[in-house]
Amino acid sequence: MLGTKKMFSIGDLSRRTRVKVPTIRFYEEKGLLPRPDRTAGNQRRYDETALKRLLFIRHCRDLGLPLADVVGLLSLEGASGTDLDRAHEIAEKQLADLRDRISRLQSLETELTRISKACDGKHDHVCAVLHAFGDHSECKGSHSN
Amino acid sequence: MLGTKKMFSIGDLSRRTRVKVPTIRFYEEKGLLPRPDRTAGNQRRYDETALKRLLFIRHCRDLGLPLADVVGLLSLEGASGTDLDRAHEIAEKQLADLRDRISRLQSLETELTRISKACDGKHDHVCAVLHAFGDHSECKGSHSN
DNA sequence: ACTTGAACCTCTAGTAACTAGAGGAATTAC
DNA sequence: GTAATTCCTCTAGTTACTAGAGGTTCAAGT
Ligand SMILES: [Zn+2]
Ligand SMILES: [Zn+2]
Ligand SMILES: [Zn+2]
Ligand SMILES: [Zn+2]
Repeated sequence: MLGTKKMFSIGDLSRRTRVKVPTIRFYEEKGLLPRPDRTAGNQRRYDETALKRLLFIRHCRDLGLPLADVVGLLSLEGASGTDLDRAHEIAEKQLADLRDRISRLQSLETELTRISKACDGKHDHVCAVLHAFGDHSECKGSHSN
Repeated sequence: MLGTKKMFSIGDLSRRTRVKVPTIRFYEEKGLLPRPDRTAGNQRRYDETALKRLLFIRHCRDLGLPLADVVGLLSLEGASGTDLDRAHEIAEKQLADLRDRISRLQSLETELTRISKACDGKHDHVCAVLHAFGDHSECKGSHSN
């Protein structure tokens, strides 16, 4: 039993991680996953390490991290001391980003709610919703960018 | 003074709408703006109608509408009767979409807040933040997709 | 009229993070 | 042995722009 690790095909890995097959190849190309061993027929075969790494990536993505930050976190594997502060930075940045996006979407929600309710639905001549889409003067906030 | 409308260069239009010059060309290519008249030297010259149309597009984009929906709204210019219901549909859809995104971002915020606070910052050996990024088992919700 | 500098032109390629499809080879199950 | 499934590479498409190269036109000043 020496050297006989469990090996997975790309499809196995996909099922276990719910990451689609082309996405796994994409991650390899982008350097997030190391190039795996191949069979004699050139098909990829992965081990447990790759599985764990892909699960890590998947979870980070689910948390909304951009791939660049996932790369940053992956590079901290085995790090110690102040190098690990980088993980905190990434988390804080993502959190700040998230809060910013939420508050922006909330002001959009305010505006769209108003716009949606602007029209009585009697479309004799014009639609107040359509008009409101083009008219910023009734908006409360600036909601640009 | 017959036929002498005020005309704008693409730069003028850009300044008045705060839409960048390459973006204006892009909108033209995508059919959101009609091809304008040109000078003898092939430069674009716009009129008030184009200005208004671009302001409309800009505001819709600021409200988060995808270009496809902006196209849909633009096509309602001059429409009447039940055709205008389409504007309501677009508004409702965008609102639903927005609310969905907000609630998703909010659950991400919950998880990231927890993850951020997981580590005491003493990085003797490991970082709990780094660990938490890879571990879904501590998460409250599913937060996938 | 001439010159200069800003603004304009087209075209290509790059961004983020995949996804889809073509055309063909390998693997697995029966 | 053969058929179904999975795999391979490569290209291109998605969204909504943005950046740059290389060249032309316009507007203002002299
Ligand atoms: Zn209406
Ligand atoms: Zn507005
Ligand atoms: Zn830490
Ligand atoms: Zn999780």
